[in-house]
Amino acid sequence: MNIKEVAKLAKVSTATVSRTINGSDKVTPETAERVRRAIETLKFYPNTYARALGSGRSSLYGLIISDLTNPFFPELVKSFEEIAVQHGQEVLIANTNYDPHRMEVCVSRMLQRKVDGVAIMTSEMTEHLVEELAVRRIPLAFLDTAIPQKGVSNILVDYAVGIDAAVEHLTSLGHRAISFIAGPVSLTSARIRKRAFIHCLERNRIKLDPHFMEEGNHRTDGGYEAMCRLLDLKVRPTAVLTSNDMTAIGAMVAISERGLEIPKDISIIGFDDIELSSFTKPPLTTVRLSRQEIAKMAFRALYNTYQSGAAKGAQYPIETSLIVRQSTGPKPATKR
Amino acid sequence: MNIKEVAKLAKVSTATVSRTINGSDKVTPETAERVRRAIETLKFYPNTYARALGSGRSSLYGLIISDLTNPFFPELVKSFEEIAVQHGQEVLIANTNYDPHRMEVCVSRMLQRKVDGVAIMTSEMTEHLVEELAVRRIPLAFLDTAIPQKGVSNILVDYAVGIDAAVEHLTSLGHRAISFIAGPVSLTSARIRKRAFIHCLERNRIKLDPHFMEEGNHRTDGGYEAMCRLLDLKVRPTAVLTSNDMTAIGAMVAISERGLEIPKDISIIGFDDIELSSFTKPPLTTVRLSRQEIAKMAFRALYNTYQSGAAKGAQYPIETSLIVRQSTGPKPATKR
DNA sequence: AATTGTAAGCGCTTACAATT
DNA sequence: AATTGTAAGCGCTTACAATT
Repeated sequence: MNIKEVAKLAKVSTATVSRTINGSDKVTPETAERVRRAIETLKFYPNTYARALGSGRSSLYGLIISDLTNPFFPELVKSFEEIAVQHGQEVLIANTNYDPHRMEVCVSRMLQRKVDGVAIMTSEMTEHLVEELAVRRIPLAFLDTAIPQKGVSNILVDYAVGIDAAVEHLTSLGHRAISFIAGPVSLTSARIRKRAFIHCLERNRIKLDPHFMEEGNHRTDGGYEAMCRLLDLKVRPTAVLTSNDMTAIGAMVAISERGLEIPKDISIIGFDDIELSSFTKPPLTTVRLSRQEIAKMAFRALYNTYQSGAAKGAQYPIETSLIVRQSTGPKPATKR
Repeated sequence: MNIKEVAKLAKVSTATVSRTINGSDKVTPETAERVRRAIETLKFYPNTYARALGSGRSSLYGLIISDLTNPFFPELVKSFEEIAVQHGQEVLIANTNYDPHRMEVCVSRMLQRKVDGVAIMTSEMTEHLVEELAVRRIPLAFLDTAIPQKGVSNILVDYAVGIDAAVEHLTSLGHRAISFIAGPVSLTSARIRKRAFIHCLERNRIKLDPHFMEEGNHRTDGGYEAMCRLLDLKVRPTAVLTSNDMTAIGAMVAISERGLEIPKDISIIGFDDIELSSFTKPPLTTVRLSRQEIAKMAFRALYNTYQSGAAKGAQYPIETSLIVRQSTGPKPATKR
């Protein structure tokens, strides 16, 4: 089944069939209708590979992430794919597994499939691999880690807004002894979040007790253990911010186990707003970083750049915002 | 950059370059080496579309799932992709979002990309769409829902083994009052799990109190609410099996909130063994359904069928097994 | 017999030509 | 001027022919 048979049935040339499929305006409605009927009758699906070869565009975008089993990514991938399909594009997904070596394989896969753009939502990227893509004028979109330039866009997350709101929320509730459980220092995004928190305290002129800075691993067990250490302090924090929701969920378990109540005895705020966060007990107050928004921006960045012939990339800002649920409350009256 | 330039640099014909790339044995090692050096020098990446068009095989497999944000799927997708890439294939992922209508779009995407096979890991499949694929002799692999036939394989999960082990584990601990929190009846896989539980009790001659059959939604909130209803019963179960781990996690929250201890007061067992399960407090005893295993089998089914020229499909069995952690213990001594 | 080359073919797109 | 058709071209693969 190919375009020739459609052409024969519709009594037109293959060019006209092609034009109809691609929505060209130089086909009379009647001809187009005849072609469409032929396509319908024959259940014809145009061969993407021939199209790609003929036109030079693959209608495929690459999406490089760290690890699909990290709850941050599925929603991002799903949204990206949804938008892409709406625009008649497909998505090639690649996991780096946090391993810069695997990045090499990812890029090679992208190159072989001649992607029309790559969204790099991870930080395991080396200079020379970026070069390999840039040389071929493939539009690129990074998350937080790039400076916009020809063909290269950057999604810039404004962590400060959300973290500011979180800290302000806590101070307005009377909290001063605020702790932060960071993510693994090896993760760029975790380092950025931590830095944003420290800056925020400085701006708000709140003294940061070094004992209150803990480190987790962005998983529940890391959050649990870090929280245990905080609870063992002679002077405990009355509120805890965490680098992601999984950490907060682990911390909540530690708090309950000690027989303490959230938020009566201690307040806790997560980061990301994963789906699970509204289903914890109590529902988690958290800083939302919309994965849909990231996906939308990344796609738009690539799509725009591609359409305009690899013009110069841009900065795409994304806000973070505080979602107040029930894990935060007034600072406990009694000094503990 | 194309195969011609490589051929020129290596001083061979394009056919020889092609043969080298595809690992044909009719190229002398010296020639092959020369070609490889030329490829290296020119940083040549063969055009997948031209390859697909020339050879008639796309090296692409379709993977249809319900929803990437359902924690059951990411691990499956990741494993499937990993295996595929190891075999030099790519993966086209499509979400149905539990909507049979979107299945239509998924299938059309698969058809346009001329996939070499489709793994359908969801039950939103209609007869006529299967037909559309079957007519084109595209190998198919289903999860639980198909009868093997020409070109169609089925991954058959043996739920009974794991659920039997779970029930046996509980009875050996003295439990008789065993409850089950099912998934949504609309989900085929949830219905199968529930049925397996009922059969298992029958086989073990344990009376099933109809009040002990609850229904959740495969999310934590559903598990939480179902568990609340169970705790409100005059005669409570001493042990609870759930249709998936998220349900169990929700149920655990409900139990803790009532001031009850797991497993001292009540035992709980999940299903799936998602990553989170080892990080709950206490770690969750659960029935493992290996997503890696499913991915491996599905890929193998498609790969085998394709290689053997769409021969008849087969049944691929997958075991479930009980992972004992710390959420199960002896039946409480006192009658409550 | 083993290795290499020639050239047609895969199924589209699209510049240009032809037709109305 | 608007619509349609012709045919070359995209970059591979592979049957068959040619060469060693």
